[in-house]
Amino acid sequence: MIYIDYKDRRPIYEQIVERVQELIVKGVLEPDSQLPSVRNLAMELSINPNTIQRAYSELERLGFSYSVKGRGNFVLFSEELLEMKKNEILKKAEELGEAAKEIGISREIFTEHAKKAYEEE
Amino acid sequence: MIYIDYKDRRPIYEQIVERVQELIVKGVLEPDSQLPSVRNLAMELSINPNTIQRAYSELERLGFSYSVKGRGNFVLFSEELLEMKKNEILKKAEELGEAAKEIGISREIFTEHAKKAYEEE
Amino acid sequence: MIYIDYKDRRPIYEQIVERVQELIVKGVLEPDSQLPSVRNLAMELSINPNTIQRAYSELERLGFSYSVKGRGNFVLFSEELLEMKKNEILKKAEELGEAAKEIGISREIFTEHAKKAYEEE
Amino acid sequence: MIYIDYKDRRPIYEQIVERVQELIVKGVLEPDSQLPSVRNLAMELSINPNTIQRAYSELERLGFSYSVKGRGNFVLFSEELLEMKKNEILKKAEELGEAAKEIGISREIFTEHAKKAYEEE
DNA sequence: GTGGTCTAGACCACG
DNA sequence: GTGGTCTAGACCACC
Repeated sequence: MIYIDYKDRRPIYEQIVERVQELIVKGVLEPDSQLPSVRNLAMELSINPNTIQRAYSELERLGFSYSVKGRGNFVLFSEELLEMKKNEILKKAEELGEAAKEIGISREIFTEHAKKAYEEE
Repeated sequence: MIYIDYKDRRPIYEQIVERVQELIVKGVLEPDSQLPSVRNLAMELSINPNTIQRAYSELERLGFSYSVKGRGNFVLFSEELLEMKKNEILKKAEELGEAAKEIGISREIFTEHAKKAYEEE
Repeated sequence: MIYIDYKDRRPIYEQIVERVQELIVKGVLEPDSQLPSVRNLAMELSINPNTIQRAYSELERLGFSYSVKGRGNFVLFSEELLEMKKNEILKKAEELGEAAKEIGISREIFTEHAKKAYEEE
Repeated sequence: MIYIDYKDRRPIYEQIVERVQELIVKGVLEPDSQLPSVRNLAMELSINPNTIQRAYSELERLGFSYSVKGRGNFVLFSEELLEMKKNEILKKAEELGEAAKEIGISREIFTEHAKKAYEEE
């Protein structure tokens, strides 16, 4: 469920943070369920445990998980976080719309592409 | 017209590249018009001339400008480049739409925000 | 009366130690009264008995309890301990006052907040 | 100006974070002034550069500094941050006052100690 | 020169 | 077994 794209220019730990966030907000990872242990995930992805550690710390800082020494890392989800994530996306949509307008893309073309995902069955 | 945000995490040269591209595709900088000289811009922004040089090289590589030895750098604009930029934005719009759908944002809410820029007069 | 906060970053045994100390100095747990048995408390809090054991050992080491083999752990209270706890708090108050002064908080504002608990009825 | 206390149980990076915050809120380190470079400070304190790196990242995250690749880390201070720090201290003062009251320290004794720093000339 | 990321390997505290 | 911290050393991008 968690993977790394080495062609991606972003640091590995950041990719993991984003991926786990995704799994949480989509409900794939349920609240209070346990995340893979630092060492296991490191082995599975063949990367250094420190890198996973860093990703998990970041997730905890952002409010997506909490860690208990000697037990593991656990999913911590709240409606507020979901709301926050939604707002992030909507804000990006507005900015993108503005950029589209400024570069000369017609309203019709833009909304058509934006809605695409919703049209597919 | 060109500025640097030191709190932006992206490298300075990249910020400049993006900013100039923006000015070109929006038509603020006209084809064949001259870009600020490396030295002048460096002084104006109080940064190292090497950094400007790098940004200009990048712009040339991307096809947004050309340099004439001993004279300076000039805007090079083509329909293809504009088309490319437009497609970039439309692709982002599609991806954003998909993310919105997956996180549970309704089609109405999403398109409303996406269209926002077009509604304002 | 004893609870665990898993989001608290301190180890569980330390939380228990502190909590029991609090109950003792406040007089809720009376001298020579019996503490919950290791097994019972472990079950009640659904944690490992070893963790309770460690907390009780720590309390004994600090002079807040004594254990009788085959009978259990009992509250051991003395004036000196209370005095020690009081001095701890007063020392913290002095340090806090110094920090407040250095950061630029006025004497009035600081004492007003410090006295707050005493003003309420 | 920055030192480590190896007897302190807290991690080194955390001690550094706190120490630098202190220097900033007290005005010793001025806004936009440069912090010691990661490598220099590491050498000076004879610890690993990674540890300094982590402390600086934390400071940036907390809003006390910003880093510019290839240039260094710089102090970033705002009134809000100072206000936040003051409120932290006042909140601690209130909690301490409550604890003092509950353990049976008289109001007079407590305020006397709390005010101590302000009385000295 | 600067910061940022990553690996490898160690040690500690906790349960 | 778990997470947390630290060291040593490397490599990269940026200025």
